[in-house]
Amino acid sequence: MFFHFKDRFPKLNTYWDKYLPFQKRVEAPAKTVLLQEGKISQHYIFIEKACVRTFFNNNGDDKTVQFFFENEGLSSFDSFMNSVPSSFTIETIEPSVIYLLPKQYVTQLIDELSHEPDFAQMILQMTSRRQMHYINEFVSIIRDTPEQRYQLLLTERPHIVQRVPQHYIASYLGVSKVHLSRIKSKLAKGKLRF
Amino acid sequence: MFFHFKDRFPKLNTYWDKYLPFQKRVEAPAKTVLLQEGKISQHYIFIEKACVRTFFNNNGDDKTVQFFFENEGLSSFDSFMNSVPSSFTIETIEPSVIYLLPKQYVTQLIDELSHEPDFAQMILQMTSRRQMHYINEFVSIIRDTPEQRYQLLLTERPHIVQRVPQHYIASYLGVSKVHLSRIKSKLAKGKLRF
DNA sequence: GCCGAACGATAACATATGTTATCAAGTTCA
DNA sequence: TGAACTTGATAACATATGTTATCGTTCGGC
Repeated sequence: MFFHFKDRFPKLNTYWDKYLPFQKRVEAPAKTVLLQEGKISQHYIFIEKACVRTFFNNNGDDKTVQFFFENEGLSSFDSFMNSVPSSFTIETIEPSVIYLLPKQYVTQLIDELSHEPDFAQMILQMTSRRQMHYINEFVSIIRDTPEQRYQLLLTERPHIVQRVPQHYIASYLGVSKVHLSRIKSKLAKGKLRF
Repeated sequence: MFFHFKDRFPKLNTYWDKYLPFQKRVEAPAKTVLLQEGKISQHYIFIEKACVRTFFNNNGDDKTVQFFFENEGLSSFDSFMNSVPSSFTIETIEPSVIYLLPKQYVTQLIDELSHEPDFAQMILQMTSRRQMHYINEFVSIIRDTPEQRYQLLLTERPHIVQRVPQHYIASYLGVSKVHLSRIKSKLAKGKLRF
């Protein structure tokens, strides 16, 4: 969350350095639950090595919301900030190396940063990006067909297609795994034409 | 955006009072474009009386993203904050009374507020809410059928169904207006059973 | 090496949704 | 008032997508 802004707001750099040591390194196998839907988020998560997904359960059916990779940080934002039960589960897809920063330190860090005028700018930048991300996802769903969305994944975020099992991608695209298989098959046939 | 937080952070109240006079009152008929897709947002918009929608154009086809009503404020956030072309058009649905606060004052206001430790907290609250809103919309689309989404509108935001023409609601739900008509018809028949 | 689980493709059928066209009622405005 | 526009319903047909089931492959653990 915050550590990505190292060097972009140099005045704040000392804060990052001060809190990095409080992170706890964890090695976890694939399919490890880092935060269970319904529980209150207690850590900020930073990914050193892995692929992670967030999803929620709907009538026994997983709905994948987002994927995260190396050098990305995440939390169940609402749960973390407002101490409410998380709407999502966070789970590793691959064997992983992650760092956990307990909430108390994040809270403390935010309190300290509140006195820095640059902090407000940083938050505005950070949150406007997250917001744009979610708006873009939203827009993509109501504008594009699942086939178009899959092609966008292929061209713009190919690492997802390469590393993530297909049924997770299907649930992310909002279609059944059977239909995603059909889409792939159709695209493959299209490429074969000459 | 900010004025909703009056009294929630009392230390910041004087700032709101100081900038309110810079707002410009505007009366506009229905279907007035307040911000054109592709243009850079120059004002923060506050709605005194009206129903407003944001949408984008996709191959000549409107896709409605969100509705706003009395006492709500909005801007094309990314465009406003980062001075990039807006992805959305903002348009009145009804004859309206709105207030426009020019961007320069908002920027100035933010600069002043940056020195207030409470401001960071306010932004975190504000943005976590917006973020939750978009996440919820996102989740609703991938979890619920259009019929379920329409029923949610009926029960949780009936004012939208009452005041907004049906084809806008259809484009918001992500279905054709014909299909929304079918959904309504189906629900009506369901209610008639005994 | 074996076995079960995870993964992915495909078929067959049912349902949901889009597209186009037509009709009717209400509204606006000259 | 009359014409044009907006709104909404409905029918008929085409297409997209879900569901269920089956099959083959791969992969990790024992």
